[in-house]
Amino acid sequence: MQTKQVTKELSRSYNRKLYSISDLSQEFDLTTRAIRFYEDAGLLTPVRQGRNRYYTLRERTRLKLILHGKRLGFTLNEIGEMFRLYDSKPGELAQLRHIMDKINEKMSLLERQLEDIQIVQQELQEFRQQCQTQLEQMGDC
Amino acid sequence: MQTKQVTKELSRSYNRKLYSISDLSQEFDLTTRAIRFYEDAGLLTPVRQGRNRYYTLRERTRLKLILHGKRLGFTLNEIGEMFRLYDSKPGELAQLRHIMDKINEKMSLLERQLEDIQIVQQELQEFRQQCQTQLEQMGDC
DNA sequence: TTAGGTATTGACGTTTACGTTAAAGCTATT
DNA sequence: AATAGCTTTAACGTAAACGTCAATACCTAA
Repeated sequence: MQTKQVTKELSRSYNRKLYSISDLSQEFDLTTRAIRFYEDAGLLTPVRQGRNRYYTLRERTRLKLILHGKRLGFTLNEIGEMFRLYDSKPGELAQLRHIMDKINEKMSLLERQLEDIQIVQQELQEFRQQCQTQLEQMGDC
Repeated sequence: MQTKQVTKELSRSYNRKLYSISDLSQEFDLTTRAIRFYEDAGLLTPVRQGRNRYYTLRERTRLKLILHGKRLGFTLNEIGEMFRLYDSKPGELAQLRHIMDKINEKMSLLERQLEDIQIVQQELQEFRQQCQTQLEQMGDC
């Protein structure tokens, strides 16, 4: 009861919503182990209530982005790099330029992935077409 | 010299062009170890001239597809699955249906990756925009 | 014929991204 | 008070995709 009170307080001070680790694991179909691992990798920074972790909306959003990145084949390190870009205060002009460079770099990577997708899609479509005509011919028998 | 002769013969019987393992490793910026590893995984089947491997145009094409697949985050097993689809003789109707199902499955995967790319691209573009305005403001100082 | 360059076959090492117990602490309920 | 259910830390295990020797073979140019 004591704990629940404090958690409520916490929740109030963090923009109303807090998620437990199992909330997130269920919502995104991950193990809690994976989520803690992302924390070890520096990708998530949950609030602590005693020993327990609580995740804000911001952390939830980050988790979503992690999953998007993973499906694109980015490593956790690369995803972390993007986050660090996002978090970095562009205080100095030089740093700002550097950040822009990095972003453009990531963007070209994505462009290349788009090309890759189109190539593989085309391969598959051609083959599917072959299968289709095969099917139709067999229908004649 | 003897060997070179035989290799020439080989080359003639395989559609004119044969590549050595280092040819391919240089062209695609891979180690020879990697290429051999793809063979162990069943993704490449080079011709043997004695102990040496020689790659036909078909193998080269497969290597290209492997790299496209890898950049999309597919595992070598998944890539192998696609190849096996491609190679399978759709002799029976049931099998043909199964192949079509698999293809459609891969296609939906690619669609989801397209969505992921768009989402991450949008994130990056927003952030780049922020950087841009920052830069312009600093230009005023 | 001998040194140099390239290829091959093991075999063990490494990194990434978790999985899998294990031991222990809250907390609610019976 | 004891059980069940969720959480934590810690530590070892594992599969994928190669890297990195080491030993050996082959061929070529000097």
